[in-house]
Amino acid sequence: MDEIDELLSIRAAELYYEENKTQDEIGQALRLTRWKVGRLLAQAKQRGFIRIEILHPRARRLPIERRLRDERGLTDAIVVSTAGVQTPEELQERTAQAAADYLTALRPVPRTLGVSWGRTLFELSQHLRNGWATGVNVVQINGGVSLNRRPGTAAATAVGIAQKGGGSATLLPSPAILERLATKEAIESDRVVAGVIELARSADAYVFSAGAADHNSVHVESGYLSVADVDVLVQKGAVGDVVGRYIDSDGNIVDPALDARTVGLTLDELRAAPLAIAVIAGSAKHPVADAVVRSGLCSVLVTDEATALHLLDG
Amino acid sequence: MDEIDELLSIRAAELYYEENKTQDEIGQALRLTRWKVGRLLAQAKQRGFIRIEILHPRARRLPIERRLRDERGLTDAIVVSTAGVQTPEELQERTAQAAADYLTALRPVPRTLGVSWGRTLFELSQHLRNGWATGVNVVQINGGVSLNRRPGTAAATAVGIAQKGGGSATLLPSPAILERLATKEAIESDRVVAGVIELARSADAYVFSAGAADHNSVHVESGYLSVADVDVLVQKGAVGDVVGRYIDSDGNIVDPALDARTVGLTLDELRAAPLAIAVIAGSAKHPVADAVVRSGLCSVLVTDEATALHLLDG
DNA sequence: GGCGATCCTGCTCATATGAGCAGGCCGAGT
DNA sequence: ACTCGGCCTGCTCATATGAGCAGGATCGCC
Repeated sequence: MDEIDELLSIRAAELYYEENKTQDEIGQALRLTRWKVGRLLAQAKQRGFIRIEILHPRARRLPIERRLRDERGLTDAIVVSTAGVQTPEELQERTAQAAADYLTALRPVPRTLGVSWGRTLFELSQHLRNGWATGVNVVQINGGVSLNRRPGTAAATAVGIAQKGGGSATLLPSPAILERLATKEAIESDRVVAGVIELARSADAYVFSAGAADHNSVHVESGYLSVADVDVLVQKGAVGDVVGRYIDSDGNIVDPALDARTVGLTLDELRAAPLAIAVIAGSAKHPVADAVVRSGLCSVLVTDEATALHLLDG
Repeated sequence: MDEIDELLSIRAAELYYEENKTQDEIGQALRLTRWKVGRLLAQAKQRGFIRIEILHPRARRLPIERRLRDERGLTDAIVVSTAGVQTPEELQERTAQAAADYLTALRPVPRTLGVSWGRTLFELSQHLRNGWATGVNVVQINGGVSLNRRPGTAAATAVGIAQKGGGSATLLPSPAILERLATKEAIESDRVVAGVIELARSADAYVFSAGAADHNSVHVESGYLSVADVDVLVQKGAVGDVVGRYIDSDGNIVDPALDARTVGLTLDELRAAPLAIAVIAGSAKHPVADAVVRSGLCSVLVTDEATALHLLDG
């Protein structure tokens, strides 16, 4: 295409998309046949001169979703648009909303749903509608009785999801990470705890998020880890955590000793699950999102456009 | 439109614009009739959920041009898109290019073209193609033999426009602003200068820019005014200058004494011209652009999208 | 609870658009 | 200069889309 055609295609695009003229009218205005106009418009599109964006908090990016499925082997992918997003909070909200929508539309409806906890999952629970399901039983898949003051973590998340889904929640009455291995083993051998974990293993589907390995981590906020602990994990290659277990960029456990003191489903159990839905948003989580997807921790990913593009191209 | 329809319209838009499905296919996917899909898409457009942008340095914004013509009484308006613009220089370049295009396409071709000088006009001269016209005579409409070192001001602009248009340039051999009124009157009574000004008055069309009233002004750079002079002008209400004459936001001369020492066409002569093309770009020039348009200094305006929107809504 | 007004739905029909094809033009290679 | 191949043009035809309309649901109002 020479420059004259390029310019003509821009003029044609202006008249077509901004002035709502027909290709025939444009042809008359530019002294071209309508077929030529059609071809110019097709070329303008094909060369990327025309950008069409859907501006809406609920807008998704289907082509990117398809690429994630095809190129990353995911069963399903939900990618929310970042168009018009101003703050990271808005991004997380959109993603949580999309995850809530996904759960609501999920068929067959899971009878038992395993959930982790954290800011993203709490947001998800908030965005579910009452009656999103009828009779879903929710079970926590990792420990985390709330050491912190903030409302909404751990218990509130699972209970919220269950109540709105017309079912009940089974909480895992254990800290996320214990200080001594013996204590962890003792807790896990407790009949109630063992029963909850057994139930968690039998869930039809799992929903979880991932945390970045930084000082804002919920584990730091909740007091399970110190800032120094996180620094050490990062030093060892940690990019973030999934259900409380810190992984490196290949999805391997970074600190086996720490991992042994962490209560809940193991990552391999998650990998073996038929339906594991990861909900991950925000640029801080790009590395951990990458690790989650690469190492097959999830079969379904709900994320934002920027994160998705990072997984595909970055 | 209730929320359910809003969501459906977004889903439909995703399938239509991103997946290139037909409305019929979308209807099957969403269990709607194709007419409903068409209506949802129309509503999505109408409510502004769909944004179509033309990404190209030469792209124009025709709807804004129309509003400028209709709401501001301009004979014509050229508005370049700011989509994808990174720097103010890029904005000026796009605008100058558009002005060059406008001149090239102008019919009837002006036999005598009056031009001012400045950074924008120089850029315009650079963007004209050789042979943009055949035999256009260019005449300077305001003084400005170059006191400064930078190439491209004053003479080079007029000569460039003339040469590329297959004609010759008539320069106005005078400073822009003289220190004493008597000197200015003496210069204007010089036969050559008087002849040039007479020729300028008879031009078929004028092309000029406007300068912001700030320390980056070409008049400061060229040494005609000091930084302090500009401060005083601003104090008196100056928003910028047109052909060296400083005006307030109503388009009135700010300092009659200074104006009397300024050589070249008067603003009223410009206002009376059948074709006065103003080329103004950049956020720094929003106030002066407003003054130019409000006070009828130009019949045609070439500008950028942000400036145009400022004129219309700001 | 009955009644009318309003909005919405699904249609018919006219129009706009894209696919595909035959002919002609232009440039490259002999 | 001639021929061949590829590209571009302008067409026919099938399809997708939008306008306009009649019937029916829904809502508010009495």
